Amino acid sequence: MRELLKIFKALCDETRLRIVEFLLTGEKCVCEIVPFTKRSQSTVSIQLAKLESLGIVESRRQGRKVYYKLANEKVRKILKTLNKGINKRRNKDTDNQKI
Amino acid sequence: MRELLKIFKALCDETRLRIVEFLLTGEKCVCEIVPFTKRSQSTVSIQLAKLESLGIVESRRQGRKVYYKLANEKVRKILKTLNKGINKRRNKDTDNQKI
DNA sequence: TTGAAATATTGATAATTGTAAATATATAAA
DNA sequence: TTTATATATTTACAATTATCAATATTTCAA
Repeated sequence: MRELLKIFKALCDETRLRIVEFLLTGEKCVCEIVPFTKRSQSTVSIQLAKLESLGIVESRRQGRKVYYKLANEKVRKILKTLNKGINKRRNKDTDNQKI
Repeated sequence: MRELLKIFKALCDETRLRIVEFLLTGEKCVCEIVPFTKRSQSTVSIQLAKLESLGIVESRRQGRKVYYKLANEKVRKILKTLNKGINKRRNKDTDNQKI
């Protein structure tokens, strides 16, 4: 499968999109990702495996914990590009609102 | 559903991605899109309807033909952004190669 | 008004998907 | 070595999906 399609397949699910957005802020362990996504631990584990197989994230184990981080610059670029669009519309009044 | 997710859901299928990429080059009628995608007419029609319902394309009828065009600037931006990445690696020798 | 062309809709089907509970595995701590 | 913690895998299932053939609809031309 070509990379472009892999990227969109990775991001076309709410759970996976939220995981990737979370990882934009840095490397996280599964035990942080699970509560953030509000999905069961098994679901998150499966979706992380899917993201990894698509080349979007990579993982490392440290003790009992497994840390995941973004491993695809294009994905970072896409989400950054889109956030720029949001920032354009922002100003002092709206700057502290939730997106 | 939030717009970001709509965009990724629109582009996560090979047929729809090819349609959208084709529409980057301008407005096209269904009778042009069908042979380009190498899918049946009914399949293409259904995927176009899906793209339209997701706000990615819009259509207009002219006589018996229906023309579709891209209607989402973020989608254009994303695909353009990714192509820039490809262009970075190009030079005079490779400039006329197919991507 | 009849027929042809372009597109949309319907119906059927096979395949894929996302989910969670239960279980398994791996690692560290007691 | 036993226990607790963190994560992965398995199992089962309901829902969604993409596809095409067949049919319906719309529009134009004869």
